[in-house]
Amino acid sequence: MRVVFMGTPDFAVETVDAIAKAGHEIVLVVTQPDKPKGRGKEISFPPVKEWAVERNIPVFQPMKIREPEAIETLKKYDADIFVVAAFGQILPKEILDMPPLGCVNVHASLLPKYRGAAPIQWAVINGDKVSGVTTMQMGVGLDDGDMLLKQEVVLSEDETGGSLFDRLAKVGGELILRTMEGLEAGNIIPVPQNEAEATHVGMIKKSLGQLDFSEEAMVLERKIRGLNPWPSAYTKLGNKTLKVWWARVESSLPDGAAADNVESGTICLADQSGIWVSTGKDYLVLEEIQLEGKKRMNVADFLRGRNLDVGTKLGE
RNA sequence: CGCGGGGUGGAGCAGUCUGGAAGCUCGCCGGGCUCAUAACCCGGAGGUCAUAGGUUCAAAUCCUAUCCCCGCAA
Repeated sequence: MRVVFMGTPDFAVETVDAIAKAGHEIVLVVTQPDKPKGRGKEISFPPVKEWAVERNIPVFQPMKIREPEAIETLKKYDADIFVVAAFGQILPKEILDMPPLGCVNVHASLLPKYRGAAPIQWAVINGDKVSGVTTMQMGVGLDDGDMLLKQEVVLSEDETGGSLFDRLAKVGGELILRTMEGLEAGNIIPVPQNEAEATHVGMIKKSLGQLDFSEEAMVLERKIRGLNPWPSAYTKLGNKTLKVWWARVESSLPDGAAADNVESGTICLADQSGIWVSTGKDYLVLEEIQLEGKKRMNVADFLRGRNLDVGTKLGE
């Protein structure tokens, strides 16, 4: 098939790569404009563009895909299907109606749950047992098109946003191939989404990673995993940012180390077993952390070069 | 030229302002104590102080340039 692919981040690379390896012809890659990135504000390509450039595939980066010139450009490629994965722009009806097999989207959740921008992290943050990938025939709304195929993925106990991202990206690549085959053969029956069950998740903001120790330790721990590796959970140690990369939940201090009625966010114990912080319920034991300007390290290493007094309060 | 922190034995750090013998907490090796130990005692190995120049009687420390790591911002 002649495929126009639209996508931007790493998740999308997995999808387009699977399509290409299956023998389909990627005639054009549409992705977001280059942006300054990183420490030196250097211009960098979106991951999908990197992928396309390596293979000498034409790249199109419109500021707004719904501009008339952009739509004209898309028409020229005469594709059988548009595949969209984490593109970042809404497609107007004129584009949706363009290819014979329509515009198919790969979405990293079990729709209609988690429509929107950051379904992967939220699945981990909310402590879901199962997530997955859904392909759908795109509609004019946000992730509300008729569903084509669905593949479930079971979350592990130590699932992180990053690990689930990788797994779903891989599944997405497989699922889009099956979807394309099915569409070509005409044996997929689109299923409308149940609007009553639809939920939406917005983009992940960095501030979401700020740990509020008045919450339950279990909630905090899930948030830490969901936001690992990006944008990561954090708190404050003195006036510096302290990122928390890994933590576990404990219901009580070892050896009855007394610490009743301490304020949330107080360090109750700090040794090789971790940094025990009181929370709204149970203790959050930090295991891998990173102080501003430093590398991430496990707590044992951290404590070798720096003392943490019991009673110190995190988060201001 | 976006802002800022940092590069010191295997790990994490102090020392740099106020140049003048390379330290700390661990780890590692050997020995001892012990029923035993990740505990304790004794001894030991291991570092071109990121790199290249410069100033000086003397540089981890001051000056200049470069490389690398990291936080923020985008």
